[in-house]
Amino acid sequence: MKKAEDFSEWYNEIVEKASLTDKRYPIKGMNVWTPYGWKIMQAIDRHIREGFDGTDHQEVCFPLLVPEDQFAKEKEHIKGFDAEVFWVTHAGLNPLDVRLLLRPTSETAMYPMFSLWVRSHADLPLKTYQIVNTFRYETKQTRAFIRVREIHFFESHTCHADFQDAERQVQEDFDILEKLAEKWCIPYRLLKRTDWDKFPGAFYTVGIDTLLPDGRSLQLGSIHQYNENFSRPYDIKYEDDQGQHKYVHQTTYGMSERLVGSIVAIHGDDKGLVLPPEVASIQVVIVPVLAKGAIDKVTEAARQLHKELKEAGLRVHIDERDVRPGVKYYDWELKGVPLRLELGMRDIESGKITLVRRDIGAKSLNDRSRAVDEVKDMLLTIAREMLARAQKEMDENVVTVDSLDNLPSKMIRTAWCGSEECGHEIETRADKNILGMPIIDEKYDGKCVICGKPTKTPVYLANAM
RNA sequence: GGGGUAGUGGUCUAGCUUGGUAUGAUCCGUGGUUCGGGACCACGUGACCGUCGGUUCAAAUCCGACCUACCCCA
Repeated sequence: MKKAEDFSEWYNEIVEKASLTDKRYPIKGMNVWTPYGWKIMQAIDRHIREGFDGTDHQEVCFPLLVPEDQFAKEKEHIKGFDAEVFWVTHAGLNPLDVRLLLRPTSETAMYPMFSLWVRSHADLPLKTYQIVNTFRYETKQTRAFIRVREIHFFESHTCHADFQDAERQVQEDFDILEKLAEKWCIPYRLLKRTDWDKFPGAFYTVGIDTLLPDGRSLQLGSIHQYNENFSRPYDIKYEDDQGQHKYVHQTTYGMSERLVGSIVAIHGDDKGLVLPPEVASIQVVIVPVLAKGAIDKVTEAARQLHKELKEAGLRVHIDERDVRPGVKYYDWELKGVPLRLELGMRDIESGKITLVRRDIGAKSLNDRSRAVDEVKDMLLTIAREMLARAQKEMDENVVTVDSLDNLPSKMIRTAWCGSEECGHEIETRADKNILGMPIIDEKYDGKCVICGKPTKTPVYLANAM
């Protein structure tokens, strides 16, 4: 299990060994969420709910099926998804008059309803989100959490009175993301996609891209400004305070179980997963180290400690399996538990506890009397350092170049004049995808690597996962 | 989109060339000795060999299709 040697194989192995998912379900790209993986996903969902509830979004839940005629309303949108939708064509033995499709994303399910819900400016902004499964018939190689056919999906959909208010929503989305990514210890770049790569039907798309250890980029989600592109075909209109009927301006924000994949990929090491404390379903595991003649004493002390930490609000587990301590150490390291607490006679007699950090492996002796505070402090330190390390690694793997010769397999930052012609030329010559231009201003001065025209904005390229 | 390799107890695997219903390990279960980095002993459970069809007296083994996994190229 060497991450540096063969990232792809390492990833597959670790996902299976840490029991995050069971890939044996007999449909390609549809895996079973097993308890340990599902808890991680749910922790992420919980963070997302907190983030969006806290900014006045309302959680909704729309039906899975969309009638074909509704799906067909926005031309670009269908073109983008046509090739990968699953169809429901029969009800029992009879063919359906109007075929139904499994949502690949929920615009076409939600917007006919939005058209009924939005009537006046007082109904705006309408800010909703849902966490549901969506379906896309992926033809490429599938991969747990990263490329699947049934996607555990978060999507927010908002309606606004005008373009400016929708732009404010996009900014709020960036703010929400920043706080979430901090919990997940995930570094990322916000990159505005090219016109030919934006979400089907969008006015513009901002990709949320992170970088995997093999140098490929992974899109974690995207934020879209729709302008009136959907409100016109779906007839989502409101009456303003002057009595004028206007189309709403919409935004969406999507993220998926890829977040789990990125946490595995970015933080994991040769020993297994390394979970950020906020994501870990078990933050501290207590391993009692028994010895002949002291079994009851150690067990009792460990249980007391367990109770204390639990009451302090920590997610703590005591491992009382009848196996040797070494087995437990390996096991919990594989599972990525951020902190291990060892307790044996040696500790008990000296009034100490032994804490071992999963991220860097450091072992320390701490006072038993300060157990709760020590553990809490250490979890905070772990989270802070995990983010800092990941951030540093990403920064180091973004290289700025002024020619497309001999590009390393990293994220590339270079100059592009912005014309479509030069853009395609760059993608061909670099053998990478243009991810886009940064949303956050970067000091930059360069000349388009194709035509030489000066530019003040860099462009990012990578081989996308 | 094109090409290739593979599928045998939960997991890994032998057997396939030269057809005769399957090897070993691990996991799991029970009992015991152990316990500060993957312990050991004893006994035990578990696969009609991916699916469907064909050839044959007989198929894990030969043939075809499909499904799934993985690799390479666009």
